[in-house]
Amino acid sequence: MARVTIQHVAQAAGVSPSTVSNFLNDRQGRMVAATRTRIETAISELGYRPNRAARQLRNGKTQTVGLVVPSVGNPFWGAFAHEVEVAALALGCSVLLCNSERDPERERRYVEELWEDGVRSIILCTSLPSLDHVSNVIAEGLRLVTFDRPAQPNDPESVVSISIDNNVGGQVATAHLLELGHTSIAFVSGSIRSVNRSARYRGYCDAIEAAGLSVADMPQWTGMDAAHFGDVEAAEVGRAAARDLFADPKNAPTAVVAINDMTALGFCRGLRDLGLKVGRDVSVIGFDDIILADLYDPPLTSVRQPITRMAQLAVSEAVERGSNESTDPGSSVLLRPELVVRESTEHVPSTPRP
Amino acid sequence: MARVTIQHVAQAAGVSPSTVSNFLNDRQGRMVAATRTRIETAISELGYRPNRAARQLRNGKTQTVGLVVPSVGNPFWGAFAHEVEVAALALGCSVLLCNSERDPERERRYVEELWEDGVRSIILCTSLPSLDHVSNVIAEGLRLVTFDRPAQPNDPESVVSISIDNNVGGQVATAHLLELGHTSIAFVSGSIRSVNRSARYRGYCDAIEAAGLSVADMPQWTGMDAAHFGDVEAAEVGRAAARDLFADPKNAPTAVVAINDMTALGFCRGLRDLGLKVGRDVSVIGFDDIILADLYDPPLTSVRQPITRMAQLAVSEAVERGSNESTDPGSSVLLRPELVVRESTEHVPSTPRP
DNA sequence: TGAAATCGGTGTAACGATGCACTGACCATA
DNA sequence: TATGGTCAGTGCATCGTTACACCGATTTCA
Repeated sequence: MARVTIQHVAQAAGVSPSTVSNFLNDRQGRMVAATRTRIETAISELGYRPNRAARQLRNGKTQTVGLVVPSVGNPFWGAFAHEVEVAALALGCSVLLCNSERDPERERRYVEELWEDGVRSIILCTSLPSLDHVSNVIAEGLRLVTFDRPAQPNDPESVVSISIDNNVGGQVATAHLLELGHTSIAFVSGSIRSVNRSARYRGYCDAIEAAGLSVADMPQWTGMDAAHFGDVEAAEVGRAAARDLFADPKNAPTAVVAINDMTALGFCRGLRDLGLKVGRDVSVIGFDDIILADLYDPPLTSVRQPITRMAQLAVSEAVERGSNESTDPGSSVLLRPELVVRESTEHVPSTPRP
Repeated sequence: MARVTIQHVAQAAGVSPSTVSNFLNDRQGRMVAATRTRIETAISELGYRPNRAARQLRNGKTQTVGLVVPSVGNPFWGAFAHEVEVAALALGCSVLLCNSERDPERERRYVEELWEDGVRSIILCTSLPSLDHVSNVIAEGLRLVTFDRPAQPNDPESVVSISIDNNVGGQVATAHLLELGHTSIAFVSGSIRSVNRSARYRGYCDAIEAAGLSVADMPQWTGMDAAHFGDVEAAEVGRAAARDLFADPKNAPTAVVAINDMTALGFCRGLRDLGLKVGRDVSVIGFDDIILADLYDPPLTSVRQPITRMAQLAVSEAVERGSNESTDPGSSVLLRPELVVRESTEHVPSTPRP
């Protein structure tokens, strides 16, 4: 079955290939209505679809959006990737998915490979404070949208960032626990050496201080000084945190803010290992509001990220940059996170634990 | 920054582009060692990378593997997609991910588009008993590997299938519950009009009958006659099942086999809505052993699919078909599922529920 | 009226890699 | 010394699309 090419269409419509090409790339004004319709019918009758490879070879670009996430194995990123595909499809683009495993070197390599393969728009879900590792590609003209990482002072001008306001999120989460009467609140996370995570942590600190308490007095877990982020094994991080925090009774909090839901669920699992009950004994709040938060027992209180909206924004910024409605380059879109209260957070237990 | 092309390499190595091309596609014997090394050093010094688009335009194929899953938003498929990417990377291929939403029409469209874009290997995670909707593309030479769908009598010859033995899985799950003394075991699923799901159901039936019981006597949930599979809202399916089954005390089982873990978790959530306790009041067993099964409270007993191994197999079948070690075309690889016993399944309660 | 501008459309040379058909040089055999 | 065969490497047309330069016909306007 031979391919239908632009020549066949041209022949069927009685025009030259150039004219069909003009039509396809709607170069303005250059065509009388009758010709246009002849081409249209020819295309649909022959079932013509332009050949991507040829197009790309000719103009050096693709209609593809690159999406680099830490790992689709993580339910949050899986859900986000899904939303991105839906949004891209609506704009007629396809998505090329890459898992960086949060490795800067892999991030760099993927971004470079995508660029060399003609991808001109990338949504990068990175944790790194600096974009130096991809700045050369940005300088060459890549449209980069970072997700889950607000703009930083040193970022190249053209970068747009889509994120929730993590500081506010951290504050909201912590304030919720404070309102429930908790005064011993731990923060649990893998490495917080990323823009979004440190913002969440600062929000936590801000809320603690605003309540007249001192962060130094809170139970501390040292895991967040570690180097690795633990996206794949986020749950393990949480589980370890529970073990460590409760090993020393002095260190035991009555409530915990976890860096994300997977870590929160792992923490809950850890509590269970210790015979403690989530909610009644220890309040736990997560981030993201992944689908499992609501399924968990008890259902997990979480700070929701509006991923559908964020995916739409990210895709449209990546694809349609330069059109009227677009955001100014270099700007940061900070969406407001939403606290979803469920049953993993309760009033501070009136009687101290044995 | 102009691209480095094969011409530059040729010039640097003092040979013709053809020779470099010969080298790249290692056409045998045609080259003296000195030439080979000159080309090698030229390539590495210039940092040459062949242009995909040009290659694809020229020979009509890509090095890309297509992966069509119901939805990466579902943690099981997210985890599988991740494993596929890892396996493909090891073989030097990239992965193009598509979400079919279990819509046969979308499946067909994606497969066709991938084919037209030069993708010659596709891993299709489909639920459909028939492959008619993609048979024309298979006839043209597509290497299709189906996942989670054993081979069917009418399948085109060239198709290879990778799957667990779902019948055995269904039997193992059910037998486990029977051993725990349960005699009132319900099967909970969205539509079972798919090869794998109906096999699981048959396994369930086989085990029931083998124990001298009758499937007809078991509590029945009608949701599985529905048309939709509910991958996205698998949990909702489970939750609804719990509500329905326990609405009528006569219909209430003491144990449940769920079609997958997400449905199982939804079912557990539904039990919780009703004030029932998983394990103590009702035993629940799922399928897949997603990461969340172990995190849940109580940790979920599940029939594990070895997705890492399966992903490797699927990728190597898709990419390397025709090499020595490859499976015979038309064959089905049925891996043995593994029962992972946790705490959501317990002995049948000695005292009847109030 | 004639020069210029506009309109609708076409010819052609790329983009980068590939593989067939070919060439010259060298060797072996008769 | 013919004849033929092998070896190492090359020339060239080609994949499908695009954009620029161009062209002839018609319109505009001084």
